[in-house]
This record gives sequence, C-alpha cells and structure tokens, in this order.
Amino acid sequence: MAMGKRNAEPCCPPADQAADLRPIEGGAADEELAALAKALGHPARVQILRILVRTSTCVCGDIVDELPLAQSTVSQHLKVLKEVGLIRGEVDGPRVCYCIEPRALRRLKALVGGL
Amino acid sequence: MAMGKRNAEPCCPPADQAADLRPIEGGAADEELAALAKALGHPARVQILRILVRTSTCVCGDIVDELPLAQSTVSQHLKVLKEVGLIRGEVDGPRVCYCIEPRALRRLKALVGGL
DNA sequence: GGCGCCTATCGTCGGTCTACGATGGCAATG
DNA sequence: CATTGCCATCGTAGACCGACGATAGGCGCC
Repeated sequence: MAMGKRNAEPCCPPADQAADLRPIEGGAADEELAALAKALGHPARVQILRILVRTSTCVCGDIVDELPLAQSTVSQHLKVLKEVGLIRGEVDGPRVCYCIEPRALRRLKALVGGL
Repeated sequence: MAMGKRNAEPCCPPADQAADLRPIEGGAADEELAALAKALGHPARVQILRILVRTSTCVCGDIVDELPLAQSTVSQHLKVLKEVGLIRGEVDGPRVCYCIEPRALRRLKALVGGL
C-alpha cells in the first residue's frame, strides 16, 4: 500500500458546498473575523495562501522553496494558518501535503463582505 | 455657531465611485492585504469598524462608550485603523469625527475576494 | 539495519502589540 | 481669563510575534 502516489488529490477536500450557517455579525463573528484577519496579517502567509489557491491542489514540499525564509519559519506560518482552519495538512507518505480549506476561505470572504 | 449640530455629514466623503486601478495580486498586493488584515486582526478594531459602517455617518465621541476599553486604548486602535487608511478622522469644532473610508473598504473586499 | 530527506518542534532573541494611567493641547463655554 | 470636555500623545509593563539555528521524529531507499 501507499506506493509513490502523489498526483492530484490525495487530501484535497471533496468540494463540499454546504452553506455556512453561522452569523455574519455580532460578538462571536467579530472575534472570528479578527482571528482570520490576524492570520492573514503577514505577507508571507498571504503568499502561502495564494500559492495554495493558485495550484488548487495540495502542495507538498515546494512551499519552502517559494519563500525567502528558513524552513522552520515557514513551518510556523503554516501552523498559524492551520490553527485558524484556513489550510489543511495531511501526511502523504514521506511528505506532508497542504491544501486550502475552501469552507474557511468562503467564510472569510463572507465575513469581510459583510462589513 | 456650532450649536448641538452633530447630524449627518460634516466630514463623510462624497461617495466617490472611482474604480481602483491597482493590481489585485503580486508582491505589492500581498503586502497591502497583509497590512489591511493586520489592522483588522483585533476584535476591538473589527467592532470599531462595524460601528462606523453601521451608522454610515461619522461618529464623534461615542466610540469610547461602546467599547470596554480605556480612552487611550481606543485612541490607539483608531490610530491603527487610520494609518492603514480604513477610516478618516476630521476635526469638527471641539470634537473629532471619525468616518469610514469607503475606498479602502472596497479595496479590502476586492483583495480578499481575489483570493 | 543504517542512511538521507523532509518536516515539526524547541529554545531564544529582539521587536511589536496591547493595555493602562498620566500628561498636554485645543476649542467652546462661563 | 479660567474652566471644562474631548482627544492625542507619552511612558511603561506584560504579553505576544517573527525569525533563526539546533534538535528530534517519520518514512523511503540502499
């Protein structure tokens, strides 16, 4: 099992289209938007997010090469994005594949759009 | 002069509808989005922004009363929002009126929507 | 089994943020 | 002219963030 398969979608979510029912304003929404915005509040993380959105598939070990930062620093930025739920990381054999979490991205757009 | 006048628009921008021509992606856009997002990355600032958007007119001295923070702290949050251009503050006699900057808000929505 | 690659985590240092009280400036009021 | 109200700024203390090197762990390969 688990031969060298590393093509398109070993981890990307299956395009769920369920609408988000949480409110778009109020105290809880304020804190949620603030948390998401804080995660975006760094150029490197914006860049990482863009890379993941652009490829529209999971990216494994190539993210470090795209940024002028040390490997540990990139790992921490990935951790921040993962903690707010904007990205997902799954182990695919020897490497870890990161992909975007479309629901969280839609949620962010909804919260910002609701301003 | 200047009796209790504090109604609609002593400072609010005249609803300019000029489209923003700056690019929505690339290195400069990344830093711009990161700066805007960092300014939003605090619940108090999200709340302030919502207050200004809700009233859709300038708010003078009532912002401090809406938040559970000291006056100096609120002033600093206002300064952060002003430095990224999301809000505008103009002196109106004895008090200072804050209002939202629709262009910056539209720019933020465009940048987030462009993800 | 041992080696090498890739990633996460730890520890640390310097810088920034957040919160507050205290202080100072400015305009209107008395 | 003195006072009052409103806001900005300063100074400070504690918490957090961003960056890095060093270290540890998991997996494939020889």
